[in-house]
Amino acid sequence: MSPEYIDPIARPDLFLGKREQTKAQNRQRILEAARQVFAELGYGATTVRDIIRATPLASGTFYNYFKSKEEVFQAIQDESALRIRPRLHEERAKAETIEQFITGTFRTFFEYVASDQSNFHAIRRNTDTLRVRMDTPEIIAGFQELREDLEKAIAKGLFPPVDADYLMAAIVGVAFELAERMLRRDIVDTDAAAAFATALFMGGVHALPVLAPIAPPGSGGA
Amino acid sequence: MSPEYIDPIARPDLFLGKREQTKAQNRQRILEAARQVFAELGYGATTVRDIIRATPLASGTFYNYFKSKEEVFQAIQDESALRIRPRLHEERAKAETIEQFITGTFRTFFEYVASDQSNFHAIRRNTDTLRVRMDTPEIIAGFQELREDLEKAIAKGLFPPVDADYLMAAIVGVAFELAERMLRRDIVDTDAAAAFATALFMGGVHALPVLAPIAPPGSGGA
DNA sequence: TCCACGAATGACACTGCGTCAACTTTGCCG
DNA sequence: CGGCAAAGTTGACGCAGTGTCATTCGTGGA
Repeated sequence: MSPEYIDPIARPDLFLGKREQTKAQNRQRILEAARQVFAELGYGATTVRDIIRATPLASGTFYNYFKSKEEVFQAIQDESALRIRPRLHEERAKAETIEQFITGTFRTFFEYVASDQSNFHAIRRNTDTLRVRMDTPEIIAGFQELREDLEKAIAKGLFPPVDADYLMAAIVGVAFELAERMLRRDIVDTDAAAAFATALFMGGVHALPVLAPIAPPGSGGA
Repeated sequence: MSPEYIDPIARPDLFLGKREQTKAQNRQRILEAARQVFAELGYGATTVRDIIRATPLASGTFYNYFKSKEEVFQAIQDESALRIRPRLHEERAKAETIEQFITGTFRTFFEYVASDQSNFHAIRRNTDTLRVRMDTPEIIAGFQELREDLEKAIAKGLFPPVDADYLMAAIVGVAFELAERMLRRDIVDTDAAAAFATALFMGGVHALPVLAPIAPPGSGGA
């Protein structure tokens, strides 16, 4: 048998020691169990023990990987943020008009949210009426990046010289709140949500998409 | 001594039985203690026992008044919502233009938030990076009322016939997120925040207040 | 083959939870 | 005023979750 080239990225198990493999596997097991339990019980109601029980591991093992349920939650959040942040940044970097900047941001965000319901729902939907949002380092960095992108766009003359901090906050607020409503609707229409948000930022209330005078129930209304 | 008229509202202690008085007092004691403890430790980190300890009462007594810390939190929130909701509604009811509707809403909200920092801070600022928002019945009713006011305004021809649900969500998102940023600034300028939000909704990004080209540090920039 | 070290285990001491039987206070009646 | 029923308060208790750590296990190097 001649030795063939094997991609170490595709088959890490052949190159990592058994120890490393188990460690990576355990971490994933915990995160996966946590996602399930958070989704089922809500963040507030789940205990570290609930997560452990959803796992074949012993309680002590959990603490080899995470200090608390907060840390698990943060890891889950960071995973999401890490996935979406580059896409958002790229979208905005290549924008040549305000509209492209805004629409690229909202479209990308809403599409991600819709594709990631397991995470996003588990994250924002919580027991009863209690909603939890964790601004992890990665997420804060994402906000910061939006602000910097806005400042760059202002410097380029793309945007008028407005308060970038407040504008960032407004974009974040609309993005999260609209995402919430969007997910609650029967048909999740990311385009409609993105169109709404973009129109608002481009021209205010007067520019928003207009609904049909008497909309039949369930009409998209974009 | 001739019997004099005494206003029962001003001196409820003279008209309520001792039982009723103690009950009202205990409830207030618990809420006050909870406000302090939430502010100090953050919502996530405080325990029912922490609240009880900040009170002269026994643990069993706490449970005569509230089922859990969630319920205490909800009561605190509802108190706030109950105070601000009529003001917001009134402001919008008397609006004769879109601008009055929007600016009245934001101005009232930001002014309330600034005046109520003890509550609002304790509520939104939490341990580490974990932020908690509880949509209590009273708060949800407030959102609903905003949506209805929007629909009424649309019916009156004040607003174009847009998606009232999304517009409500956008207003709520901007209000909460801007409030957060506003409170973090050195000088809390409710007018500037309201002006920013109003301009955004009236004309989008292009209508936002423009900052001085090279702003000296600390300039309000409204 | 052996053994040293890192990782997994689960029993343990501790803290918070919500309950409830015993006690205290209030308001009412004769 | 004394006595009593109902309402409210108390804190000890059983139970569940927390994080730790001495012990055990298994991998990987010699």
